[in-house]
Amino acid sequence: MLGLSKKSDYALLALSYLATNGESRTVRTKEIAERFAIPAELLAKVMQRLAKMGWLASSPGPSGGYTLAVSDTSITVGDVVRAVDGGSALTHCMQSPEASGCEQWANCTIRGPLGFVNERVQDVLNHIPIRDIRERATPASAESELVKLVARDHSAPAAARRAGASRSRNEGDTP
Amino acid sequence: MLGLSKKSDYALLALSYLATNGESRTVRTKEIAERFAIPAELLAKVMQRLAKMGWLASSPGPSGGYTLAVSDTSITVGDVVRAVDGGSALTHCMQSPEASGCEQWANCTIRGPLGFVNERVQDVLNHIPIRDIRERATPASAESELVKLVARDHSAPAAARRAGASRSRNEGDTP
DNA sequence: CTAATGCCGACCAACGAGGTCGGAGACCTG
DNA sequence: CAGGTCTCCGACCTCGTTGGTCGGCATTAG
Ligand code: FES
Ligand code: FES
Repeated sequence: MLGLSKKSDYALLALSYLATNGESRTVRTKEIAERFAIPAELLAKVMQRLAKMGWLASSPGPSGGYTLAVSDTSITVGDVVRAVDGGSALTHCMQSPEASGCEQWANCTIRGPLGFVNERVQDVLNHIPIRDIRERATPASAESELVKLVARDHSAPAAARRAGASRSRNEGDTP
Repeated sequence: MLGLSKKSDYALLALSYLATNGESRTVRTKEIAERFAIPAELLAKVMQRLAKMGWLASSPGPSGGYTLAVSDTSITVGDVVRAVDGGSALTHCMQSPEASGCEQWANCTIRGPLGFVNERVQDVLNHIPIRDIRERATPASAESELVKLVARDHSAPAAARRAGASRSRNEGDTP
């Protein structure tokens, strides 16, 4: 349905909460869960994945919890979605270079243009750090960031994911 | 997973095929289905929805089929996704004004910023007409600012392609 | 030690996507 | 004009993924 899953939603929620309210304090999962009225166990699972990704520091035991381990500007919603939701591509074909298994690959005529659209969407997602996902104040900051994104050229950080649609010239591909 | 469904994929495929190869000819569903190796019945359902939306004209009986009923620049991929896939919002909360039923509405702190992100994504999708979803990315029209955005990143191949892509029909497409 | 917290795996339910079926109407053949 | 066949059309069903739950184990403050 072209919508990110609830897990991504919860992850964004928790990360924004940690970035706002967890300066150097350990925040328990239950606290976040009760704060946002979401199932605690599911959020726990999401938190685990975030911790495994290296973005959260965990401390077990009583008075334990999670702490944001990285800067709130180094993670973007694209990263979060990709980590917690497993990929963030418009179609399965352009998820990985050629591990698609898409039967329409040979005949597909929309792969190229759709790849461009996908790249645009990914760019939008990859340029919103979680710092901008906050209370819904900060309209100036977020807006300026996005305006810069839309209006100006973006250079390096988008080179991470290399869209496999680079060469669309070959007629006879080798499966 | 933040991916459009296969139905949307098929719809885009069929629409691009109709816009390219169905100038004023009735094209059968089976033709498109065999052309792209997709299940005919499922594509039939997609076609029905497209027809119901007013974008295709249907004629039953032998030598019947579908014809593109509107200009190929008046439908965007956003419209297609929204019609065939049922909404194209990042979260269910921002699908309709208040028919969300999202329990986190009261406490959600990311609704505002995420709405902005959603708007960006929708903008991307709403500015790509199906005319631009064709054999290759040849934004000959170059009317919308988004097409310019798309063309910027890959400006060299696009410019090279644009030289001889003014009115070229399908070339070398007979498997 | 005990209690509270994170960590991990398996498990289940529900919804939607993907796929399939038989029917109704219109063209073509004779 | 009647039958056959080809096409759309709508309802139906199956299956995979997502969302959600449970119990058990390791770890650490008090
Ligand atoms: S649909 Fe998979 S390659 Fe186009
Ligand atoms: S998650 Fe529904 S309003 Fe934010």
